[in-house]
Amino acid sequence: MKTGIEDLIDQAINTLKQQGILDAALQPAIQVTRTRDVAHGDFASNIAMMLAKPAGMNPRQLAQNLIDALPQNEHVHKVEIAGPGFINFFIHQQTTLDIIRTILDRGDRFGTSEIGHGEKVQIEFVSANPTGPLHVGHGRGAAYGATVASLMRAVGYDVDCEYYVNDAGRQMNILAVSVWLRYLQQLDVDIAFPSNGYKGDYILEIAAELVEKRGGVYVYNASQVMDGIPPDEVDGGDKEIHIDALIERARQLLGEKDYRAVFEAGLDSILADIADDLEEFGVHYDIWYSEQTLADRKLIEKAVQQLQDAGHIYENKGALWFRSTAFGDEKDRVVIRDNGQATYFASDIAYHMDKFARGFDRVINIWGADHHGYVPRVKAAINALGEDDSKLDILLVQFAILYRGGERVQMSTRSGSFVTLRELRDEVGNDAARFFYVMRKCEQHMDFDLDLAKSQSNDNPVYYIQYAHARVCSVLRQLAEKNLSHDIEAGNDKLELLTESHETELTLQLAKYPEVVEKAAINADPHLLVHYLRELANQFHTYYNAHQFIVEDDAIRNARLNLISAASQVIHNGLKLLGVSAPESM
RNA sequence: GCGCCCGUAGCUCAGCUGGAUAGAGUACAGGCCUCCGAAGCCUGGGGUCGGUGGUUCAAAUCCACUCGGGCGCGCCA
Repeated sequence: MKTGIEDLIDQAINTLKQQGILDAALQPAIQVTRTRDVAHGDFASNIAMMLAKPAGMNPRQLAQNLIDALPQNEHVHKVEIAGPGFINFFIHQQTTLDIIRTILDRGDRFGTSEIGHGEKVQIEFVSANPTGPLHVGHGRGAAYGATVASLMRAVGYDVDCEYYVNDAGRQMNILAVSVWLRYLQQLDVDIAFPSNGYKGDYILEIAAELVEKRGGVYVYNASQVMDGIPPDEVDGGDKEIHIDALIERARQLLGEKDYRAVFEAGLDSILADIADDLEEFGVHYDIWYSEQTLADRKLIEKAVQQLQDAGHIYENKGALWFRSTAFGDEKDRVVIRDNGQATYFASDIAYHMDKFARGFDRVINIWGADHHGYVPRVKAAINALGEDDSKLDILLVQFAILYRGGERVQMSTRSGSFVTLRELRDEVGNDAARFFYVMRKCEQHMDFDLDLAKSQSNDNPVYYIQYAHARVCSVLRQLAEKNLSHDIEAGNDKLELLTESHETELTLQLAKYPEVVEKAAINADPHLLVHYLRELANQFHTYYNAHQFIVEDDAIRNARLNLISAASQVIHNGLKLLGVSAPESM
């Protein structure tokens, strides 16, 4: 309907151009919005005010000219000029009510569209280091990414979800050593655990598993492990130097094969845990992309070489630098260190090069906001490689700030003091967790009150929406008990009986749903859908309290049951996009 | 110091690609179950949209400056 009105205005403008009233060169962006006040009709356009200046006319006069030039349309029953020059459109009641029929016809498909034209989109999100279980901070990125993916699929994009597994690099070696040292401790080797190691309980479990499967094959005595290792922080040394030395020692003693086995015991166990966690959370990935394979496939060398060939690399102090300042970055960045190792950034350049090589029309990265300083250099690299950086969107998600008992919860992965996503899910349920995470726009800092989220109180907005759905189901169940029927076809033929103001408002809200989904998808703003559903639920509850649906009059009953069925269908569809269930009773 | 994000009702937040009297939840004060589920509904009070200046017919929305809060500025990942 909205685009239909835009077309009407466009035709009117063309008519005025032919009449010489408007300059033929004008290319106005036609804006049509739904009105907030029913007195202003259903839709309004500010086009006359936008064009008043270039046309050299006063807006109300121009609005009148436009109205005179508007083609007739069967759905529009009245057009008015209002205020400083708004053009208000009033839609026939029957046209509005027809949306109910449409919703019931389309069912689960209502709200989907093809505006994405099957464009291939890749969304990469979470991509947490596999050094421990996901915590509640990752949960927000997971819920947000999965919801954006659903929304985009709903409007016709071909979306792939990807998790970039950082399975190379120093953190993973620290993990391997952490596992090994816990393993040794469990086999009674008297050894201190490094202050910089991963201290979480999950390391103990991985070590125990290793003991069970491989027995003592990785055992060395304390002096073999510790002799000559520089002191840890607690002994007045440097924790970084200490743990790096331990990594080297582990490699020497175990040899590459056994070291790799310990390393993979840690990696595989944690990655499997993350994958299960996400799957249970309703977050599905199409691809798990290993950072290690970039090196294995020589893609990092290739990327650096390509930058070098293009003249964007120079050498300084034994390292290779990418001249990212030539592409708007603050400073140049090292890609190959003086010790010959590639930096994380070099891997990331190769990774993005490969994303583009895989033929996506659009690439979306969802990062924690603490990585925002990283954006310019990645965009710089993409430009330097001759790709179009407008195909890459980097969306930054602020971490949720947790509160427990009114106090902020401090979290650190390394020290093991964090709330895991799994704990959160167990306590508040997947529905509430998914819903809470996308309730706020992503760049907004979010206060996540654990006590509130855990409490099964009616403060929880997800219940409110689910309750509306369950209430409709309950009404439909009541029918049988009262020996009354619901005839959808008969109801569709009597929609004009829905004349109560509550019915009109609820119907209008239902008609907005496809527009909300579209806007939420295009802007990657799931919270728009959340707010919409809350409003819809509110209008349903209001209607419910004001009128009876199960009435003796067959025509009114069927029409009303069609309306509330349509409402529950839209709630069901909307919740599904959010990854939240729509229970039939609760 | 430089860069990015955020300052809207007591609290948590919408509204921000400029549009008609600034919204919701919560909290607070009242009212509504012989009636389809009260996890609900209705009514009410509550605001210098952080501040100042600018652009515009029109600014919470755009621009500049400024004050507050968060984050980032490694040959870490």
